[in-house]
Amino acid sequence: MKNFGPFIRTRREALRKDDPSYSVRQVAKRMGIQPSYLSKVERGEVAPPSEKTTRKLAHELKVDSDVLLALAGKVSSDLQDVIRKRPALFAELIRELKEIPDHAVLRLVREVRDGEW
Amino acid sequence: MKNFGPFIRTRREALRKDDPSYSVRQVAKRMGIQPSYLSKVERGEVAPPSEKTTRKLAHELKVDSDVLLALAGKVSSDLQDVIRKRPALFAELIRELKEIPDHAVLRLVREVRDGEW
DNA sequence: ACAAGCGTATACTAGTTAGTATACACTACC
DNA sequence: GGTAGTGTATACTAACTAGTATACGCTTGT
Repeated sequence: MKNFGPFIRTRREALRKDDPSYSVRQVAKRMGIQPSYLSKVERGEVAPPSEKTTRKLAHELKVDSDVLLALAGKVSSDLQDVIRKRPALFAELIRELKEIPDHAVLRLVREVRDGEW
Repeated sequence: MKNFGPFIRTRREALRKDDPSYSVRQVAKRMGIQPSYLSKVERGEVAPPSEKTTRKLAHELKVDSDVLLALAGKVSSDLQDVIRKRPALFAELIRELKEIPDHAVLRLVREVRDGEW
């Protein structure tokens, strides 16, 4: 995605208002990557990082990793694993749900969770 | 996946019993790839092909492309698109369904399809 | 004046992906 | 005994991924 960089920059700067340890350098250090790389990522000068690095970033910035991965144009590999185990079944379900509004999908989620299966 | 190669080899040979045009060379030609490459793929000497090529192969061998992509260790990009548009929602749903038996998931599919939403 | 910290410009790269191109050896046909 | 078709061995590669390493210029507190 193209919004990935701006999103994390904004988020990091928001956190920084209350905590000066959210500088590019210090976040990068905690993540174990180069500050120059994080800088480039934030400015969209390079593509979003790998799933692993994106996950670290999500943790650092306290955002949902599925959401951040989505912004990075990826889908969490553990979700992919679930789908790959029953491809026809999940492909059908997901395509069926493509246009279904959020609240209806959520109803399904609850139905499954509370369900008597 | 490691079964990808053997699977397509077996499938191609099955088709070939009724139709001699399912040789490595001819299938590769119809797909627009090198026969030597298809041969290597079938023997698992190289990793499964790209999504695009896997899709052509699925079409050629008349198998479900979602299933073949799964064997190739991939998830169709159009499904990924659906998930990426509502990552939190779909992540939750899919994790919830991880252990749910097929028939129960299928019931959901039908519920959605016939549903009064 | 200078060290500490900041963001970033620049240069480089090991490893992977997804193949191509060509040539070789074998079998079957007529 | 050539030729048509088969599968495969071998050699190569352009583009991409996911970064590292270093150095530069700016600001701020002491």
